[in-house]
Amino acid sequence: VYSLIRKLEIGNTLLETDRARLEGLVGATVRILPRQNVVDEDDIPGSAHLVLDGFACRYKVLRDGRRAILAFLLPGDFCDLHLALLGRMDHAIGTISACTFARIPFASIEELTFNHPRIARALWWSTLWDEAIMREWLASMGQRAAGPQLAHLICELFIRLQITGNVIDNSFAFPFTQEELGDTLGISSVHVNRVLQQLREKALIILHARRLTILDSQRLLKFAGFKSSYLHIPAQRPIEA
Amino acid sequence: VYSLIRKLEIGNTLLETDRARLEGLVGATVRILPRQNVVDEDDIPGSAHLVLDGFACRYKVLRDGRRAILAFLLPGDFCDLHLALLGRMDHAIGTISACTFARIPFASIEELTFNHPRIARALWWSTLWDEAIMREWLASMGQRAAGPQLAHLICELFIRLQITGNVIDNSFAFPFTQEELGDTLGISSVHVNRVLQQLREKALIILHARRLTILDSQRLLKFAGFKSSYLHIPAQRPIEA
DNA sequence: CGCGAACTTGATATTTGTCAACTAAGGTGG
DNA sequence: CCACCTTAGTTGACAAATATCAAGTTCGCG
Repeated sequence: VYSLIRKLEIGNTLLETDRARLEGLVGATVRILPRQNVVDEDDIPGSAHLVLDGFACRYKVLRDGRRAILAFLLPGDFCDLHLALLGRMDHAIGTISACTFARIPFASIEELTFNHPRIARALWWSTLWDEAIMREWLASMGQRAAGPQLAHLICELFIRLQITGNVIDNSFAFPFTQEELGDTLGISSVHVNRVLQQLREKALIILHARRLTILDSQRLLKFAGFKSSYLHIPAQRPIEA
Repeated sequence: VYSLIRKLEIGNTLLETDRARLEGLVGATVRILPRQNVVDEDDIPGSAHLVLDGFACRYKVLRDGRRAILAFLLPGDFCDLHLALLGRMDHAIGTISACTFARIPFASIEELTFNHPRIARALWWSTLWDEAIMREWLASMGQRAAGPQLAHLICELFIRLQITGNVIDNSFAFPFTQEELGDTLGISSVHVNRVLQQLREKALIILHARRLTILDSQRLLKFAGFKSSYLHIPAQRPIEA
């Protein structure tokens, strides 16, 4: 939950008691293998899932079998907080790598929401944060060529993982297959491969053994056309060099 | 505001008093010409905007000048409710056609939110509804070819406008230029033109004088691969034929 | 009636997809 | 620890979708 707290504190002021209450939320935890379904489309689960460890994703499967990955869920991200109001999943949740989730009954969330407005606000904020990221993905997918689009995704993961302390020496876990990246960017896995070669040739990144290292963050950010403002991180934070 | 109320009642139960309170929200109203900016990126406005009449959009402009339209804002939609928490716009709002907006001070919204949980819940629900639509756009943009993608957009507008009573005889206002559609779908305006021809040739739609008529909704839905479940409309409603 | 914006059309260039073959990597049972 | 086997990654040739450019044409409006 430290990841969650660090994320929430980007846009919210939490007191010690709030933090304690958030930590208290985590009761049952589930371990799920890579490339497994966690929640299916049309499900009506009784509890929300919070990623504690590992990478998961939101996705939809279209009629013709094509899959669209809509978001990556990193440590500290909620998978299905919106269910508290929408009632039914309109997409599925699956793991990328092996993941640990906290299962948090909606009842506990509602209790928090009613009695602790500061926490309620922070949780609502986090869904709006997810929404801001999705807006950027939508713009990226529509307007950027495949190369910059992939670079942009890498920059975003870098910053998000940095927030939760999952980056060491400009390098972080990158457990995605090229097919998963393709389903994310809306391009074929073959093209993902070629675009990755490009980034390597330009000496922007190293990707090896499911770990990605950023070699030249300045040039990568520039190539991606990345402006971090959509992440709503206050200026004083020492992120993005 | 009737549009807003009809939309909220898709997923929320409102009492007569709630409806009255929502109607009471609308004080100052603004009229804005077509293709005008309403709110700029990085703005920190003091009041939210609710579309009363006309079509507006969210958009981002990338470094190279390309524009991505992220959402269409129809009567009953809020433009910037999320600002109450995120604080700063990460995208701009502009009009498509001439629009009338209600300006609603964040103070009033916070008051409602604190003292009237049913309304708070309904407003939160509406931001989650917007999010569900955005997820579908993201999937559509990534996985559908241009033709089905445009058809899908038309289906969605049809249903959304039907909810607020803006559809007459399978036809509705369609004030978009082909360039705006291109910025929405992530394709060039020339290609939008060709794809529109296709839909006309297949006798699926008529588009004339900024008004769109659906000729064969069954075939259009099928061509688009449209499944309305993402809109979270309860089954008993007589929408989608 | 004329002017500018939006739409239409054709020719051509680019990007990306598909198919197919091949190579490399990781995990498992012997 | 190795051989095998499956999955992921790589490469090239070719096809399809879409972009770009340029030249009309139509439409709406003053």
